[in-house]
Amino acid sequence: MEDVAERAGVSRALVSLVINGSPKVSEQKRRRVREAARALGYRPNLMARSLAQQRTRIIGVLVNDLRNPFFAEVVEGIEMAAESGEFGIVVLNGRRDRGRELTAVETLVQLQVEGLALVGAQLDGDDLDEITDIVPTVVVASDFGRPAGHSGADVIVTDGRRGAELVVEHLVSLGHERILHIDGAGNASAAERRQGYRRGMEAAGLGELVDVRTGGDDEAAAFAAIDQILAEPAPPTAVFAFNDLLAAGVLDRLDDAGVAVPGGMSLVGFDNTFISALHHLALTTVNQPRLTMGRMAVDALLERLNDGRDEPVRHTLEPELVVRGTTGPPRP
Amino acid sequence: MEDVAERAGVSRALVSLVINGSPKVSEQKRRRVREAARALGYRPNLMARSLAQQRTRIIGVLVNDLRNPFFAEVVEGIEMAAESGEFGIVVLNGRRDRGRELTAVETLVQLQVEGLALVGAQLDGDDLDEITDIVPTVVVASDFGRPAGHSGADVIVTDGRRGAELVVEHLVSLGHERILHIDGAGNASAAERRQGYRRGMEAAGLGELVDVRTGGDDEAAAFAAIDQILAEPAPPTAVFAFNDLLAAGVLDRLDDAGVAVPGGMSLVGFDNTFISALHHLALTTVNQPRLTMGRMAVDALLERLNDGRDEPVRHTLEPELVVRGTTGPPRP
DNA sequence: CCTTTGGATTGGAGCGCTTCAACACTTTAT
DNA sequence: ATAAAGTGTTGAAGCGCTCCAATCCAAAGG
Repeated sequence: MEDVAERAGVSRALVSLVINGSPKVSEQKRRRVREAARALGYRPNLMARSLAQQRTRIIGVLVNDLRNPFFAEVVEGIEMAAESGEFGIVVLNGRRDRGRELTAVETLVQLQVEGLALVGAQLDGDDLDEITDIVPTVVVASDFGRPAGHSGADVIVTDGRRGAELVVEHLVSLGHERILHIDGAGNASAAERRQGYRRGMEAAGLGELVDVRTGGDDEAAAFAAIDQILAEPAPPTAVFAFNDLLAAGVLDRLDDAGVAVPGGMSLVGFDNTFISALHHLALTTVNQPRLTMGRMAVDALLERLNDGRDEPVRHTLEPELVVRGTTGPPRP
Repeated sequence: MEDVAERAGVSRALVSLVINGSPKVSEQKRRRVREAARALGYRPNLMARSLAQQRTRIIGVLVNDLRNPFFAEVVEGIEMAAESGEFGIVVLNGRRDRGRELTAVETLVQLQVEGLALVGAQLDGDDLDEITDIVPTVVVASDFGRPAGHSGADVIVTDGRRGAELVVEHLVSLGHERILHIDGAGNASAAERRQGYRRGMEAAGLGELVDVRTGGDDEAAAFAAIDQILAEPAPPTAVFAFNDLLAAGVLDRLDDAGVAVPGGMSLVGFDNTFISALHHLALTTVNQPRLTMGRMAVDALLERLNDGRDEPVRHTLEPELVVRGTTGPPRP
């Protein structure tokens, strides 16, 4: 910067003004500074700038698992919204490990991010309380079960309970009774969907038949559960999997076992990722508006950052059942 | 930091030493500083630290499209390798837009990243030359067609030409002759695979039948091409798609049109993403070792950063044909 | 002609940290 | 006893930038 100033025959302060597009710089000097900067290949140092400015204009994003297309799309939504709010984002990947999530958040805080978006994070409520004291935080696509307003974080979720109920209702309306749920294990949204499943079953008078198996959040996690189920004397007629990835795993396994879908077994996923839309899967699933969720997350942060809101908000989006080809009447 | 120093009754310099784990600090003071830091909830400011230290220990990653599982996994490989090399990464998403890629690179450079990994980037050779002057750069999973050593960037690729040849050889061995290629349009690896396809066809004496259609890099990009193909008088007996996503789109469309796969048409993808492995697709494809590619990319950067290498290297990995269920003998 | 006004420009302090030379205090060697 | 050689600790400069108050200058007003 020093060099640019010298070459343009002005002070460092003026170079700074030009770079930041200040209106009160004469056209002539502006040109000379611009030219000198280009000639020298000058690039402002963002670290120094942030330090001096006492702000970074960065939103930190912690994402549970980048390989899951669902999360990847939420992140895209966040990125797009951040961009139009003049913020950059830094994405860190928790890779499904709570410990890694914790250090990632620490890194982001030290990076001085102005806001934090936790996408599908597995952190617990106490972790969260600590974080919200430090930086405005929004939790997306997962929930920490705190009563609204307890933790200081904003929450953007699709109603997983309702989504699961929709699934059960759909299956019941087709005539199913033995509906089994392979859950998301410790996953952040797993509890909600389990609960929705239970309620749905009970509402249909099927409380006795509630059956939840431990799954996970990717294809492989389904294998053990489904193998076991098929070995049992009275297998269910329908399986509701925690998410699309898991459902795809189930589908594979059913295929291996020669079970037709939906003829021999109905199957439902969750998230409505592009995978479920592939015709060869044609997975019945529940849609979550991912881009919207990302946008709302950023909006929530910006309200705090720009408008000074300091009451936590909670936006619950409506899930939507997407009926495709993996559900049908139960086998006789 | 000031406060911590005061509370612990030491100088700021000593606090710095403690935080950075310097060995020459007495056990007693170390404890007092640690305690004061905890009591005050002190967190070092990464920006200030980087500024003072003149290094960031950050590798910048520019990725073509986060939604493509192939890229997401390469990024995971990079992340894991960076972690064990004591580097952090910052991921920016180009979202398939060259302009956005350019500004993203600019941002990363201004962030003072110590190395840059371009994953599937669409930048051209001139862009690249400019970048490599500034920061050690490795290009992953795409190629700029420069003779090795011309541009200063390291390159980690799977041999797309060879991969495409493998595909053609496989199809030819099954008896196919009218093999069509739906390409990746302007995508970074598209040219290579096109070329491999051509060579493969020529090597098999099928040069006359070379037929390349414009595609893209996701499901939707396939629709126009496949619709047109099916409307023609003599459709091919096999389609080789630029990548798995595109192939999935083709599959959908064939399904719509009532064309059986592989009975009525054989289909091959590229990348061996988890999508192709789903039994219901069972897509024949070409594997690229994504995690390895990510690791090698980081290794290349670390060699420059730590060992001072300054000659560009180029690692070409061997592709591997993965035969699944979408290829078979041509229809009569 | 001198003062006022307002826009353009600049010097310098400060952002939170690291680092290095210098200092203070022990311990060991002479 | 004194010098030499550690150990631990610190003051202050400096990283590259921003931003405020102060200064400069030209045009306008009296």
